[in-house]
Amino acid sequence: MTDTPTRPATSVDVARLAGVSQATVSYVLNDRPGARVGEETRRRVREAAETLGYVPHASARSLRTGRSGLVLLALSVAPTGRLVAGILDDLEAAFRERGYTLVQYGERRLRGVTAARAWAELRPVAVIAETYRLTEAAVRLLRSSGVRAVVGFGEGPSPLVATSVIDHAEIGSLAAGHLHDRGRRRLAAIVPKEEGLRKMGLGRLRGAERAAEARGLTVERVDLAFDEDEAAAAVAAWRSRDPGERPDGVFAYNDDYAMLLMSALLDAGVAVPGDVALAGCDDLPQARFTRPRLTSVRVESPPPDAGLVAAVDAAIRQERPLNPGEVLSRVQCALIARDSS
Amino acid sequence: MTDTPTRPATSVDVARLAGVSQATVSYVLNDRPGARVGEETRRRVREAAETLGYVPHASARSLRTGRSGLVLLALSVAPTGRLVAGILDDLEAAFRERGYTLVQYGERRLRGVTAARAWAELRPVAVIAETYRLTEAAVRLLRSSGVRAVVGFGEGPSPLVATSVIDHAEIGSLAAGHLHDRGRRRLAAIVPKEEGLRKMGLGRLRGAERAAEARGLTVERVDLAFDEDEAAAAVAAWRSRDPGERPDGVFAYNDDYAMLLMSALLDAGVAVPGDVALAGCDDLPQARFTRPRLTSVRVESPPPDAGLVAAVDAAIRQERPLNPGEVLSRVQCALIARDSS
DNA sequence: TTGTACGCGTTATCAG
DNA sequence: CTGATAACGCGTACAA
Repeated sequence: MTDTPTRPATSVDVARLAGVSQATVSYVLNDRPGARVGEETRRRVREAAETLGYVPHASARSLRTGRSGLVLLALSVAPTGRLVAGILDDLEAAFRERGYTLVQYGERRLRGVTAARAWAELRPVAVIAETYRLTEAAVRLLRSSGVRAVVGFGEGPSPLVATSVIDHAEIGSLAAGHLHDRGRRRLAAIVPKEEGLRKMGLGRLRGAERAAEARGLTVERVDLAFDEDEAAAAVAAWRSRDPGERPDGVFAYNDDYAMLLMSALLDAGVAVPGDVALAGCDDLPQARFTRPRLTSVRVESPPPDAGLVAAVDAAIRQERPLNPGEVLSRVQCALIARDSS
Repeated sequence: MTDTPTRPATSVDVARLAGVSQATVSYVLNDRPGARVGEETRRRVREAAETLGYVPHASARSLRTGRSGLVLLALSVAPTGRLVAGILDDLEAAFRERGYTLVQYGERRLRGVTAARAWAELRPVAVIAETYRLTEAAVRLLRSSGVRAVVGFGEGPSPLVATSVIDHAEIGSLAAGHLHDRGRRRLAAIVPKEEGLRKMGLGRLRGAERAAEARGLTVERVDLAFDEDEAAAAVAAWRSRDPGERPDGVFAYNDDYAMLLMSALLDAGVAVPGDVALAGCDDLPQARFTRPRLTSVRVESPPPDAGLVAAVDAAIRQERPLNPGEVLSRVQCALIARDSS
């Protein structure tokens, strides 16, 4: 009864116990169609693997085959929130079905090439990362380290990589169009001051502007931090204007900002939607708990995000390369009208 | 000018370009203290690595050294929400500082041993997973595949593994104590009907009961799904009782449920906090946007979660084993009193 | 039908 | 101070 700290079992151990060669173990466990192995032998191998608790060594396999089977998802979950969290499960299942292993790699603190280097060390077959992180140098590094598919996520099309796009402009456009439909004529759109959100805010603003322009209106840009005092100040600033100059329809970037703004408006005695109609984005569960209930643009990915996964898979097996600039999948938007507008 | 699809550069390539042996490259790039290499040679090696875009191959290294440096975090982000998202960054930075690579592995759909097998294939040095997933079989499999540190996360201490604990009882206790301090005597606690939340809900209920008992009170258990109609029904049920039998202080499990309940109460004309005081948990940003503002128990991990990381590190380098049952770190709770109580 | 031998990229040992 | 060489665990062509 040796009490060695039981080194993990290798395929050689399995072979020894089953009384066959290591190659046979490999044939049986991956059941290669080419190799014909006796039924009895297979059973013995399987049994031996079972009793030893054998688990193949992913590193060794990837070193031998030259493919890690790793799909690296490098998204910062926190800010993106709900949307990404929901997508994750589906994405994981879809990749797993095709034999890949989806792994998430935060590293929000590493920038640019440094992050890319960290990713590249794992030799993933694919990297899916927020588009803004995929600088030219980063993409070059990934490509040269053997990554077969580099996909941007979140922002608009990029000239560097294929992307899965959230069309922020459409979100803004949907919201602005809705506010106009509800009879609002003096529109405003919040742009968050927070770095990392601002870019998306500008995209949404641009969409709102386009929709407004098509209807002969303009959109007032309001930069706002996620802070109660700032919100109160913004509301006070509006109230100090002539009534005819105050916005009467506000797209608040997202539901969080919309709720912030709604509380500031109600505190100041501004009626919602009477004086100001409000629309957010994300369709948070909490959006239904405000009074009035919050109108919101719901953003959701196409079911198992099949387009993306299939395209990545094809690129990995080098059937069809991913073209820079290509849009692999587009997140869907829909306006959920409630009482705040 | 060959146009080969540039195979990733290996350390041999670097050696060739620098005109040294491959071993020297290894010495220089990892600067091993033992080996003395000339300054000029080091420079040449570094330069060669740079121009080739050399990135070490993690699989090869881990195969050779027997250590992957991978710390696997197997948490389902979505349900745990905000708390975990915040912790993640700190955890990642802390592990990185010590030379590990934190990687997140969702796989929420795989159960028990199947999930453990998938994790084990990557030969991580440590696995941090929700405690309920770490069954005896799973832990055995992980241990036998060489994982040096297995840590449970989220629920109370486990007899199988060391854990990082969120003390749900304390959360309930804090909330109930606070409600009592505010003069409430007929307490109730929400227990979510959702599978996966219920267990935590029961833990929080138990804590509330303990605190109540110490003050000569009891706590009414209210099972509730996250649904507006159910909330309205619960409120209606309360209102149909004698006034002296209605709860006047409710701990609503978390802020989401508290907001749900608050909207149902206000819809029914029940004053908050006049008739019913309300407390949630998580201190969501949105908790400050309700009127009245929501009292909440804030839950946060000790700064960079130093205890956990240090203990895991020590276990990995086999300095101090992790004892089953041991509590490595305990999430901190604090009550944030606002207007709803 | 099964076993042998080799190589993937790294690191560590040991001889020069 | 530097350069061969072996070994890590696995997959597969080829020999038996």
